[in-house]
Amino acid sequence: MSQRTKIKALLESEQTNIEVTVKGWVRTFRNNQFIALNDGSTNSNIQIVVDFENTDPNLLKRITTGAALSVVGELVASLGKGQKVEVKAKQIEVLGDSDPEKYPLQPKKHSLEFLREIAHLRFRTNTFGAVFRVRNSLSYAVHTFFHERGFVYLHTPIITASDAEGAGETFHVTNFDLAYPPRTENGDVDFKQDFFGRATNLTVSGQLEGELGAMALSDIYTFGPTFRAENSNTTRHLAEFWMIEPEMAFYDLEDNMNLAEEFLKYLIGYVLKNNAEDIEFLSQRLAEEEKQKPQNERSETTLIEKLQFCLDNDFQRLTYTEAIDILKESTPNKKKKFTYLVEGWGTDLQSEHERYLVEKHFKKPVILTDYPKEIKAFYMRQNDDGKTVRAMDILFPGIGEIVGGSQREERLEKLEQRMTEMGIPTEELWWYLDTRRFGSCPHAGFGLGFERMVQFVTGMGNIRDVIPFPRFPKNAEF
RNA sequence: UCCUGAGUAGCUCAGCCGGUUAGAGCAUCUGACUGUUAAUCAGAGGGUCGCUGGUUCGAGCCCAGCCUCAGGAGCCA
Repeated sequence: MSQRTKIKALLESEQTNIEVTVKGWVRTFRNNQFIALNDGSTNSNIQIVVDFENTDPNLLKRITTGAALSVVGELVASLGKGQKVEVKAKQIEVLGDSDPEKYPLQPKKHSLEFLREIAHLRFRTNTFGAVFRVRNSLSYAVHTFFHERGFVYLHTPIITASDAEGAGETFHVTNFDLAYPPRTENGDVDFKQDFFGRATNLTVSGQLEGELGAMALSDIYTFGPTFRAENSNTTRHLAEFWMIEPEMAFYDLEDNMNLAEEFLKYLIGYVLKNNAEDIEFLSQRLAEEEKQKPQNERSETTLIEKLQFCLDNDFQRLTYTEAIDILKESTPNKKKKFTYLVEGWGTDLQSEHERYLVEKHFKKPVILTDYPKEIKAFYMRQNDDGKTVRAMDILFPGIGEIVGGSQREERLEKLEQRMTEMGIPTEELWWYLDTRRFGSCPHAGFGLGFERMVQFVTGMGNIRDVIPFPRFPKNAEF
């Protein structure tokens, strides 16, 4: 197979009047003369100019939208205005035909809903090409951020036996014949005979295992798939999603917040610098989408401006209690515009409240800390007031909660007492409690929903459009 | 899971008060044109009106159930 130059390199080439080989897929073929060819290396296409008068008409007919081509030709300065360089074709080979009557992607705008139905082909559109190049870049940035800081990438298990984390409904893992599972004398399914000798499920979080790593390696992070069997039908939830969970020994909540804020800014800055063309495209796409909305719902700031704003400003930090006070005194609360009115201390914040704080009151990312212990997980460190825990949630405009974290309860007695109160079996988590029995120390960590971060950076409204093959209720196609 | 809205050509949609042969734009195909940038111009083909049942002389339209999709809510990341 002869070497070919990727389109990104050709478009950036300083040299012209050189022979090149280019391969890719046809986006459009205009005037029997101009092929817009794309190979995914960049959002831009290269224009191939065909000398149609001296080309076999049967070959011309096979140059259709979606067809894969190999072109040998001369890279020249373009005569047209839309591009700097183009390739004057000397030899065109159709590597793979694409029947235009059947190929679902037409040279026109498609709705995101329609493209979701053909997720196997949507990579071939400008929008999804950009989204998945940015997603790739972000995941690379996750690793560089932590590696630059001496964190150890720890692979936590996908299959676990602990159902005790309380992070949501789990998917069961079994190799039983589901029609005839072995049963015990009293008719229950006998998991002792199952593959692992016990009931198992897909992980809902790598945190507990991550803590085990941190209690020896100091700073670790996980980055892998996570599964929730919740019947969630929203633009912010998936049944299978990727989560990043750093866990740091000798960190308190303050250190934890500092790291999280630095991390989010690093990711945004990385993409602005390294994916400028794709972000620019996505920014324009979003601006056009905004134009379709009624004027009062439109956002005046562009995607790039929003990202830059996040980089340039400190996140607003305040306690849950302070947030409740602000919400109580807020205009929508007094005028009873909220669906859920804020009256007392102790209830969880609704989406509308989070959105008010982030988008209306502070107009920037917000970190909320010290939530009531009743609405948070068992492992969070209890404050001296006996009412709150050292939790922190980072709220982003348009996304809501993007990070959830806490300083962990390192005191064995306090932890066991809380687990008992919340009905979490201490025997089952004996291995977790061992870290508190042997050399316990203050530590903290957080979880970042990777897709929510990709959503924020790309400006895509639906989380199903930022993961290549989304898994959600009633859908596991592809 | 709940609330609201939607499902009509490949795509995006229109379809009046229930009435004859269900329309448009784009896409596709054919022809013309040939330095185009969502090319342009002319013509053609293309429909199980989501599914099942009901009301009616007659249903794309009314009723019931179901399925799917979108937006919002809950759960959360």
